Amino acid sequence: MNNIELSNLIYPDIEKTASDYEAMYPARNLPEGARVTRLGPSPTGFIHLGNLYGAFVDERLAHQSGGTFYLRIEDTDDKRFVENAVETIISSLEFFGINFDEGVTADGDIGSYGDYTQSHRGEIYRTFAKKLLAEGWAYPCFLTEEEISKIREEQEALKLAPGIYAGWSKYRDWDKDPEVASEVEERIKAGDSFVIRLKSQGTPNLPAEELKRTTVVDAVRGKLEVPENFQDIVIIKTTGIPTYHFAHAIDDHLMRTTHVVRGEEWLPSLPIHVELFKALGWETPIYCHTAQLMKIGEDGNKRKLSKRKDPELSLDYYRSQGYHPACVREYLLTILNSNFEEWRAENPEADIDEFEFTTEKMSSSGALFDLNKLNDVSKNTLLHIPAADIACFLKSWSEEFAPEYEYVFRDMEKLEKILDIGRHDARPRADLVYARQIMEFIGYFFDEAFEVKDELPAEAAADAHEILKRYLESYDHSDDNEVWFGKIREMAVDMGYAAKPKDYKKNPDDYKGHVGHVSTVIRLAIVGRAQSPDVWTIQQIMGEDAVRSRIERSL
RNA sequence: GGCCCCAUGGUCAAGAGGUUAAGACAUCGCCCUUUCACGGCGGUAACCCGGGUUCGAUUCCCGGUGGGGUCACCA
Repeated sequence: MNNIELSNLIYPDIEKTASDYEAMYPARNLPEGARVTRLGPSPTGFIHLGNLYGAFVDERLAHQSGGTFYLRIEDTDDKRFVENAVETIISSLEFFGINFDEGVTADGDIGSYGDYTQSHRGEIYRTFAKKLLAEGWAYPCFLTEEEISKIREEQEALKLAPGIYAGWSKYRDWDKDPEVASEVEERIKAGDSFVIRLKSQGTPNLPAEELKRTTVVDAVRGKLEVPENFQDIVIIKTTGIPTYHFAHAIDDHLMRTTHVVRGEEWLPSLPIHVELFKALGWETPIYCHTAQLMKIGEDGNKRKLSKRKDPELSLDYYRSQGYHPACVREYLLTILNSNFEEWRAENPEADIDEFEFTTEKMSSSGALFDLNKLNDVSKNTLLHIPAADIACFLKSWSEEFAPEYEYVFRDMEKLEKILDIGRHDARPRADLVYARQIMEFIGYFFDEAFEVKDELPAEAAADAHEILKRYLESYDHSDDNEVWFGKIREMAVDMGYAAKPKDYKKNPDDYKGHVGHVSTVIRLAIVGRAQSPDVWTIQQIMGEDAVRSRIERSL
């Protein structure tokens, strides 16, 4: 039995050939320099900030160059499948402005390079496995779990690299031994289960300095001296399904991906991929190994984001907190490209997509997620979003995540005015960060949420009743801001308070306090807290009746 | 443990063979101000260590240390 006979024995009904598929999926007809990228999630449905971070790179690279960004579902591990995961992935990403041109969608595949779900591509993988088999680049392996762990033990005892590779498996060289050859033939015919392994050409266990290396230029990290692989890795599992490595090589080649963006945790398997592409006779795509987003672990050290341990970094967390997608995008870009902040400072009004994203400006060391920074970025980003849009955003957020705030949205016009307070001044206020915080911040406008939270200032506590009484008597809703505050000042002076804080500071013994203390009493009655935007503006939005009833209930 | 990646203030980071080593966030103080926010001014705070190359290294090279990742029929 020779290699070709073996390949026919294993895959008797594979009739297409590699070149049939090459013809089916020709080079893409795209403008010069256009990039083709992809996102290949496994269908667990769970996406965290780190995934979005990577997806953003793919999206920018493709769309900035007039290329294509597609979604491929990598479901070669059936244990990972979660119901509705694909829909969740698509909608989560869409929410944050990541849109695909091609691939799996909620309504089926789009594009002519599919199928885009790996579990539907069995025949393609088998075709190429058959090709490798026929060329002697692969072999069937019948090693059991027990045999493999026994091999590992021996290797460990000899301080050799663990794994299946030259010298450790009789199946690798089945054709050199007639006995093994007939065993293989019989067992295949008998329907025994087996995997297909790559027959690596690498030399095992060379000392570091003798290792053969190939240079791979990574778009993020620059030159990488990749050592030669020598492991006979599994390419087709017992189930007939390919491993990630094999599916990656075939799919990214056949789907004509130009740039493979993935986390740096893939760097150690790069040697495998290099050899696989060589075995298949293809050029590797350009790799972009991004640094992982990190977080501080319980031990105080940085560690990579984990699905299980870090639910607060799940995208849903940010959605439920009510971070605006534009803010998250803005934040991600500040950590993704070191020159983005500078660009933003120079182009405060420009659309984020006008920024020219480059892989070279990506950091190769892992960034720590920084909530402070996200909040700061959010504040400034919201400043550029019209109040009406923010109001709509908040409403749909509330409907999905916080229906208890329903009362906030009964009067959208009023809400817009509330959100717009101080935002159009020469020095605009930056009070709004994320939905939950905003609900808290504007709560005093609504009787449902109003409560007095802060203490009266000590300087004016004794006069509080008197202050409010006189305020109510003199209150004229049509006063402008200046007249209104003039009255307060007048009242303050009349009651023994300094007209200006400075006067009080200079001669504290001459006064009970200053006008600020008096106005704090009023502020407390109206908004329930010592800190808020301009009270006059708040009153104008609340309306006269509400103002009077707030004062009255504090009397 | 083997292999791989990474290393500038608390965080994100710019940077060049010779710089007073940017900037942003956070933090502290002052100013503005009826409070807050905004804004302004200022402060604290960093090139992991050791060799080598060099007139000179934080920058280049080597070694160490530290951190991360990876060693599956998971991706």
